[in-house]
Amino acid sequence: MKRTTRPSTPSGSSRPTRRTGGPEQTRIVPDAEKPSVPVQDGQGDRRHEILEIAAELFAERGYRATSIRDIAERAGLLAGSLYYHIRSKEALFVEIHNKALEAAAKRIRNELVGRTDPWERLQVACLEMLKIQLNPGSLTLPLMNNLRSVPLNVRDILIQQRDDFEKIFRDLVMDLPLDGQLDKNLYRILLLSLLNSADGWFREGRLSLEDIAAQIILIFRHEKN
Amino acid sequence: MKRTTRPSTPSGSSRPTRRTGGPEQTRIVPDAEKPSVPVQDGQGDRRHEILEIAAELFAERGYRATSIRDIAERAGLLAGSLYYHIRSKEALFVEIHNKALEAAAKRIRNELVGRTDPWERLQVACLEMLKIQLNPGSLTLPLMNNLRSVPLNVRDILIQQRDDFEKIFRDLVMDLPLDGQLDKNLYRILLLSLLNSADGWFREGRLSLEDIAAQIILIFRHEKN
DNA sequence: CCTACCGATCGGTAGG
DNA sequence: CCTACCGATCGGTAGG
Repeated sequence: MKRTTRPSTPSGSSRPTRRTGGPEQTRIVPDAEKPSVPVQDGQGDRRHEILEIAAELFAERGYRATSIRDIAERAGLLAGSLYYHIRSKEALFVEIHNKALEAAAKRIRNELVGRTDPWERLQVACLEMLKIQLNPGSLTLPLMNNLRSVPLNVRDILIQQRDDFEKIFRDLVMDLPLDGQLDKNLYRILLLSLLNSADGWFREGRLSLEDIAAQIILIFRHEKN
Repeated sequence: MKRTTRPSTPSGSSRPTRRTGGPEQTRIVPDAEKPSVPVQDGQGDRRHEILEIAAELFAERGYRATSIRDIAERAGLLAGSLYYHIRSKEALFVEIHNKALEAAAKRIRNELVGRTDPWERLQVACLEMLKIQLNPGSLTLPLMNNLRSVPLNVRDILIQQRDDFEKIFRDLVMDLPLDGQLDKNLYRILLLSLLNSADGWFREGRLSLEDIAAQIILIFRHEKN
């Protein structure tokens, strides 16, 4: 997928093909005018592809270290052309972040169905969260940390998006028969912080993700009385 | 301390003073030639001041988001002039990071003297670590996380510096009469990860840092048998 | 420590 | 989606 050479002139005699890998893609929505102000969708295919590419890069390098040109290159087009698909770098990031949270929430809720034991529920949620954090491929990008590299105005939006997501864990912790000495709020925050920063501390080793999730519950499990 | 206006000509008729705040600093080491290749010290005062300013900025914004011009401005000089004191942005960061770790280690070890109960020792270490992480002022900067915004070559150096620091906690955990089910390695990593990301999750509120440290120990305390 | 730069790169735009 | 730019900013250097 990576593209290092650049095409020269668009209508010259020696124009190299842009997407060398697969079959030449037929143009979708060929005569659509640039929807510069409203949200651009319609040719969801290409756009979604770009979102995934951008998500991966943001996850790897953080917001600031990922340039619009990096994203464009991986997508097989030039920097300027990206702006047919996105409004701005910030808007792109916000959208990705939001989609990632939604996808993560869906995955976790999916793991929860049919389980009733509160500690088991917490454990599967933790495990799923770890899997999400440590899988750099999909749109469920593992960078929900690292807000520091994000511009302040964007940061506020992200934090709000996140608060919604954290409700899942709020409920999970609420249902725990937890030792009365423990502050449930802090408890949840600490647990989430651990999970969110997983790609900062995880090392491939003897312990599987299942083992790690079990260990985390072992640590965090303090029964009432 | 913040400086927004810039001096015009150095020997013109209308030269504004640069350091408007305190008394005009007398030049130390006035005729020293630029030590461009070797390490610059000698006028440790000014240099130390610059290190602290840079530390604060790096802690607030991360490596990439902090420009050499930001640092220079806060220090009351121009970007180019900084290079009389530092070799490069990367070298500056590495030095700060190292000094921060050393200072942090010293503070923690200091809290440990005279204490023998292993859980109490762990708790005071946690508390001190929290204080360090949440104090943006001093050279013990709270950015030991956030490696993602740091260039790869620098990252390797930082990780190595950190490994040394973590030995303190390795020993602390070693001495714990810990439940045999728990993996001491993971246990230490999780605890450190929590402490290191404190400025990501801490919110001013009902709980003091002492309370939080106590809660953390409450969570992590699992006695053998 | 300043002046006066450098080449590189950034996010973004006009116009097709 | 490309060409051809823009102004801003970056880390860093020469020479004083």
